[in-house]
Order: sequence, then C-alpha cells, then structure tokens
Amino acid sequence: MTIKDLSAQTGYSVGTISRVLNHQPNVSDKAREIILKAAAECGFQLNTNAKQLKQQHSTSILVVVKGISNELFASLVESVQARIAGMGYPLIVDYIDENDNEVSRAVQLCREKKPLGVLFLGGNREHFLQDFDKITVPCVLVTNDAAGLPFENLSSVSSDNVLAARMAIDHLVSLGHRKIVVIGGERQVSDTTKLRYQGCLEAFRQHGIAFDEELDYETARFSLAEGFRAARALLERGREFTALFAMSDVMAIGAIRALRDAGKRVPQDVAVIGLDGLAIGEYTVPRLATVRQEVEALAESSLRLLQRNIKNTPAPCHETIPVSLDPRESAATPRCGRTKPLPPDANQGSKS
Amino acid sequence: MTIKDLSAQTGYSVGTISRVLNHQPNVSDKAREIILKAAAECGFQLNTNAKQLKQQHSTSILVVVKGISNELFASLVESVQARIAGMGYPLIVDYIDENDNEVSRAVQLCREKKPLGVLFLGGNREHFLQDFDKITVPCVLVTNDAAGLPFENLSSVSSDNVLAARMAIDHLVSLGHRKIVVIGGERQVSDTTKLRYQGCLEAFRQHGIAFDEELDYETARFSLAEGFRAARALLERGREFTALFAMSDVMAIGAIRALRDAGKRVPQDVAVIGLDGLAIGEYTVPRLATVRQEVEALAESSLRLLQRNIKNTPAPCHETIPVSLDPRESAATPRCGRTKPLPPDANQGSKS
DNA sequence: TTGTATGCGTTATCAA
DNA sequence: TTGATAACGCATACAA
Repeated sequence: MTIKDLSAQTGYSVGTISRVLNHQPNVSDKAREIILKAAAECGFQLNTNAKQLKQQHSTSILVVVKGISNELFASLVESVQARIAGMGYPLIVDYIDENDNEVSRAVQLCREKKPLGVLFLGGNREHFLQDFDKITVPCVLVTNDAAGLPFENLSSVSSDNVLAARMAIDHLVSLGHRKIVVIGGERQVSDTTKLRYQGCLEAFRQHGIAFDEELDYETARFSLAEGFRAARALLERGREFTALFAMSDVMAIGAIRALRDAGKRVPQDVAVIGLDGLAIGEYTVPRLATVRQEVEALAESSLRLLQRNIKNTPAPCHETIPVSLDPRESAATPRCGRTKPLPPDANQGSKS
Repeated sequence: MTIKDLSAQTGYSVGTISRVLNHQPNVSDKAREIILKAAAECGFQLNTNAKQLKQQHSTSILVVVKGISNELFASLVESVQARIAGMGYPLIVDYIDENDNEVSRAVQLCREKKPLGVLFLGGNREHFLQDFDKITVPCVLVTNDAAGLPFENLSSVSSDNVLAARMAIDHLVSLGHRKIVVIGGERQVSDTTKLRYQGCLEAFRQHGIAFDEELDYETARFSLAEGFRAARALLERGREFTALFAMSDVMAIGAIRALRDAGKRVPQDVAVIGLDGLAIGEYTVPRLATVRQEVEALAESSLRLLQRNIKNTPAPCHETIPVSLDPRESAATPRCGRTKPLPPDANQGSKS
C-alpha cells in the first residue's frame, strides 16, 4: 500500500495525498476528509525509508544509553519517554555496552537516522574529545558535566556530584564517624568518580579527618559484585573503619552483603551510605541510606535544553541538578555503648 | 558521500561499487581492492534508507521487550546481543510499556523495519490472538508458552513455569512448612501466573496441604512496591503463615521488607522464596532463595529457533527450558525449638 | 487548490 | 567483469 494506491482509490493525485498526510494547510477540507478516511480505512502508513531518503533527515530524537542494566538510566529513559510523548518526536533508544564508545556509536547512528538531536545517558570526556566534532546536531550529555568541552552543540545536565559526595561524608561524620572508607570508580578515568572523590576529600579536610588515599579507597566497577568484592578487599586489608561510602547504590548493597558475611552489623558496626536513590534501596535490609539523584529533574532539564537547542541555536548550557540526602537505616544513629550482639531486628534501626 | 561519489573517485560505475559493497562474487579482485580502499578512506557507509527502500526488507532482527525496568529481560537482551554479534544480523531493540500491546507494536514495526524475524520478550496470548495474523515473518515468544496458538510462524521458548512453582512450594514443604501463602499476578489475565499458580495447586494437593484460594493468595504486579504491599495485605488479613512464595524475585524482596517491618524474622518466622534468579538475590539480607530461570538457555534456544525458521520454514516449535532451585538463606532450615530472638547474624542461615 | 515531474541513494536487470 | 538505467515510495518545486 503506497500513496499511489491511495491516489487511485480517492481520485486525488499523489501530491495532494502527500500534503494531507503531512498536515499541510493548502488542501481543501473536502480532499482532506476523503483522503484521511481512505487512509484510516486501510491503516495506511507512510514508508519511513522513502520519506527519510527524500527528506535527508528524520524528526526523531536519539538516546544513547551506556549500560543496559543500569537502573538509574532505566528510570531516566522511562521519564524521558513519558515526557517526549507529548512533544511529538519519535524516540530512538540505543543501548550500548558500558565500555563502548558512546560518541562513535552516535556518529554512526546520526549518519543512519539523521535525528534532530541526541541525548547521551552517561559518557566520557575522552570519547567526546576524540569523535564529537563529527556530529553536528544539538546534543545533551546527561549525568555527566560537559562544561569546558569545546563544542558549540553540546550541553549537559548532571547532578552536583561534588556536593553529593560531600553530603554523604557529612552525614557519616554527623553520626560520629571518623574512620571512613570509600568505594568508587577509577579516579583517573571516570569523570563522575573524579568529582565525587573530590567531594569526599573536601569533606574530610573540612572535618579534619584523616584519609589515606591508597588504603582507605577501593576501586571497583559500579556493580553489585564489585561492591561486594571491594568491601571484602577493604576488610582484608585490615584497615579499621566504622563507616563506608559507596559511590553507587548497587555497590553499597554489595558492600553491605560483604560486611554481613564478615560478621559486621550494619549500621551498628559499620554504617553504609550509597549514592543514586534507586528504588531497591527502600526495600533492602537494612534500608539503604543514600544521596538521591533527581531523575525527574534530570530528564526535564535535558529535554528542555535539547528542545531549545533544536529550535534556536543558543550557546551550550551546563546545568547542575541538586541532590538530596535520604538518611535511612544503613547509616542511622548508632546505639551508644552497645557491646553485645543486638536482637535480630536491630537492622531496622531506631524504630524499636 | 554516496556511491556516486565513490564512482567518480574510483572510475568504476555505481553498479560495480554496489556489487563490491555487498560482497558479491562477480567482481575483479582489482576493482574490489580499489573500491574497498576508497570506501575505507572516507569511512563510507551505505544509506540504509535507500537500501531498504529498494530491497523492501531489512536484514535485521527485531526484539520487542515488555517493560523497561525488568531485570530478567535486561539480562536476556544482553545475552541475545552477545550471541547475535557473531551471526551478523543487526538488532533492533524496542522497549514498550509493560501494559502496552506488544503485538500491535510489532505489526507497526514490521511494516516500518521489515525485519527478518522478531523476538518477543514477554507477551500475552490475548494480544497474539487479536493481531498476530498481520505479521508474516518468523517469530519467537520468549518467556511465555505459545503452544496451542494457531499460528504457523510463531514458536516459543519458556521456562517450565508449572514445575518452577512446584519446586518452590516443594522446597518450603521440605523445610517443614504447612502454612504457605502466595503472591503472584492476576490469575485470570497473566499467562505466566496461570501456570505458576497451577504448579502451586498441584504441589499443595500432592502434599495434602490446605490452601484457601482467596485468603492465602494476594494479587500484585511484578514490582518491589507491589510485593511489599501484598505481603502487608496478607499479614493484615490475619491469616497465619510460616512461609511465603512470591512469583518473582522483586516481589519477594518487597515482601521480605514488609515482613521485617511487621517484626517477622526471615526465615525463622516466615520463610520466603522467589522465582527468577536475579543477581540481586545473591546480595540481599538474607540471601534470597529462588527458583532460577536459565537466561542463557532461554536466549540460546530462542535465537536457534528463530534462525532455523528464518532459513527454512519448518513447523512452529515450543520449547521448555528447565529451571533450578537456589535454596538460599531466606528459605533455609528453620532452627528447631527456638523461641528467643536470634543473634543478629542468624539471617545468614545454616552457616554458624 | 490541485496535478505533474524530478530526484533522494541504492539495488538489480539487462546489455555490452 | 563491467556500465547504464529503471525502479523503490515519498516530498516538493513548479505549472496549471
């Protein structure tokens, strides 16, 4: 079924058919009505290949997501999808491996799909420096800060990562902890890790807390298994600590498991705080203290920026979204002077 | 950059260029070499729109995934992606809402993308009955059983859902439990729930265990929040029980949280078992007992079937993948005769 | 307001 | 083994 068939059916020419189907104004009401009815009857749809071949660009927005099992990104995609529905752009969501180059992938997809703009969920400055000059449509990097990158068509929206880490450490300190260890990503490689690590160091300095950059830090990928491994490594290192900050919630959950396996109670022996604010943290035992990234705000800002840059072409803009502390059980007020094991429900924190 | 430009650059005609780029045999080695080099130099890529407009079909495989935040499906997609990489087909992954109609979406996408075949991750018999006749390429429904559906081009690969539920109940019974409640989906609507529920009833009957189909069952969607709510509803109902089977791991995790909030110890007061075998279950406190679905086997079989049906057109085939019990802490041997609270590490089960 | 005709980049048919 | 050329389905400039 093509517009030619529709033309034969209605008696109108393909030109008129095309105009009606593209909501152009210069068509008579009568023609519009007849053609729309005929199209609806046979469930007609324009051929996207032909359309885009002709137009040389699509009307869609591309979303490149780094990591298929990243729950934070999954929430972001959901939110973006819900918001875009009202704006009319079709969405092309492309999931790539956490370790793949998101920019070269985007370059390839831009050639193929010719989108109006692209949203990067996660990304690496290095990759942008290497390949981003090949892409010309407006882009927004979400979750990482692209300030300082020399591209006129790249904006960014990210949580305040430095502050987030500071808040996590501040919270632990306010609970009386002075011996704190940290689990996070590669400090030399991951942009996000760099910022969060900086926040940690600032907080430690401000509170006059000693922190050995080698012995009190363990590098891990952002996964349950790696959080588990990292916490065990810290324990085996023999370093004494009463609190642990993991740079992501999944790492924190893995770490809590390792601590429990080692006979440590959370939060009585070791307080644990994560970062992200994933839904699962509300349901773990103990409930996971965390610094929450505002998914809805991230999605809203990203789309607003992208839309603005698609319509006009203003200077790139780099927004920072506030974060908020969720002080839950895994880093709650420690019971004072307790030396004996607690009853089994102690993990439920201050409720008793 | 088009094949015309390449033609001008190399002196060969567009026909020869096209033949080389499509790995056709009837080209001289010299032409092949020259053209391939020129194409590589400028990073040339064929225009997919033009190609598909001409060919009337693509060479890709479509994957329709129901639910963007479904961890089981995320694992399946990862596995499928890894396997497909070696087979050469491009993958189109389309995520739709859990409640949307996957078949009508597939119909639309088939018109647009003309894939060689489609993989459904999750699906509903009703939807297939309604719309599937409009799709003509080979399809495999993964995770649900399509046996009995009157379609020549629809195969299916699913876990043995009846057995899985039986195994879960059997395990609880083997631990000495007789008062068991169940959380699952809509028994009238969800195909998967029907089978798992049937497995439960069979197990109860076999063991001579009483089960009130209204009072001992709570309907919930497959989420943390709903598992939590359902468990609380069961508690508030005043029904006594010593064990709980949740038809998914996320529900089970939500349920455990609700039980803890109500002062119940898991597994000492209430044993809990889930179904799926998600990674998170290895890290919860207590570790989650579960009946594991074999993601790798599901992915392997689905792709094998699909590929077979693309190459030949044999009769549809409906495979069942075995499941396996992971008897972890949340449903471990209960301590006998205990009445006092246990030490805090009791949740770690039989290790002490 | 409508119709006609051209070309988007590719594949495939045919002739050379 | 190669080149010329006609489609594929659509949007659009131009003519009517």
